[in-house]
Amino acid sequence: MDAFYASVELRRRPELKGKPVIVCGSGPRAVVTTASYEARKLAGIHSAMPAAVARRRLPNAVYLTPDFPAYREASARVMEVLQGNVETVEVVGLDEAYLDLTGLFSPKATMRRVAVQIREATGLTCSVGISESRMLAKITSELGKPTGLVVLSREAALERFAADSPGLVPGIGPKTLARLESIGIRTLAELGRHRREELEASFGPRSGAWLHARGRLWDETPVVVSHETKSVSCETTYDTDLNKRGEIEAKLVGLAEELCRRLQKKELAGRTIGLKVRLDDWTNVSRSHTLERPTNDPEVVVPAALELLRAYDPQRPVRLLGVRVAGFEAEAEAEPEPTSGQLQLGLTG
DNA sequence: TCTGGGGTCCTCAATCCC
DNA sequence: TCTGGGGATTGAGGACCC
Repeated sequence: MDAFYASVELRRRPELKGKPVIVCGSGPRAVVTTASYEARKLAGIHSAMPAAVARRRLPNAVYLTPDFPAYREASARVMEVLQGNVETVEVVGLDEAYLDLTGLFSPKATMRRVAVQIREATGLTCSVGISESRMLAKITSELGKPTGLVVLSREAALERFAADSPGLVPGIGPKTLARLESIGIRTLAELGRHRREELEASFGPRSGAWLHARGRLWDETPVVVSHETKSVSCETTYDTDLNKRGEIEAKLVGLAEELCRRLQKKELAGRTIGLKVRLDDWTNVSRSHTLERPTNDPEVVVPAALELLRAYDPQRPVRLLGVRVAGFEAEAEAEPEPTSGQLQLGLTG
């Protein structure tokens, strides 16, 4: 979906049309969640940018705090349209989905129709990329943003992106780019030409093989309809750092209780309790402990989290606290069903 | 007035057990 | 009895994505 949160806001506030709209939290440490295309063009505002920076660059933009219930509602209507048209739909977050179009007579015509239906049902626009794999569909969908529909073969993509940064591949971020550069790889074509053994030596067998495949834009990741939840967490960055032990512990208790409420609502119980602490100097520390039996009971999770905190005993002001539960019991039903096929589509935002 | 929150997956090391 | 390989599990840390 195109600038999804901002577009949902514009839909109910038509008077803001044409103005730069920025959705972000209100606190001193908030970051930008979504910027409308006007805001992106005017001042290079992008998501994950500190809201303070955005406000400095674009003081006259319209700043809105996120309304997640509204976004979830809009998202559900979008996904309904997709599921009404295509059997295999993999939902990724609120504003992105992959559709397996294998076997359709005309994928392009189908997706034109889907885009029209989404606009009719929600008033929102999307961008569509059609290609031979999940990864290529995503890359392709970026080409048409906003509102575009682009079809691109792997062969055409190899040619088109040969001189581009390997960073265009989803999963290759700044850290990996720097490591690639350190061994002389600056373009996708260079990555594609690199010997697999050498990549495996530098990045380990799994990541090396993965990079080797991506360098040739090769991807066999299936489109899966459902994802099994692996962990649930609850974390908060505080407007001002926490210094006092008692205060830190009280916050942690609150987080653990909130986490248990969410787990109970989802009917999940896990064996591994995790603590996350971010200090004022941005060091991240995590500690975890695995229990004998799965739990979502605050009478168990709260003391476990407190024990992890006391054992770690932070020696600097605390910026963020988080609690996590993982290691859920495998559920007999509702296992994700991998699907096969090479013709796939990304609908992304 | 620098850097959110909710996730997934990977690596590496230690440990246990066969 | 000594030794080592290898799988499974746990725990810490980090990269990346929406």
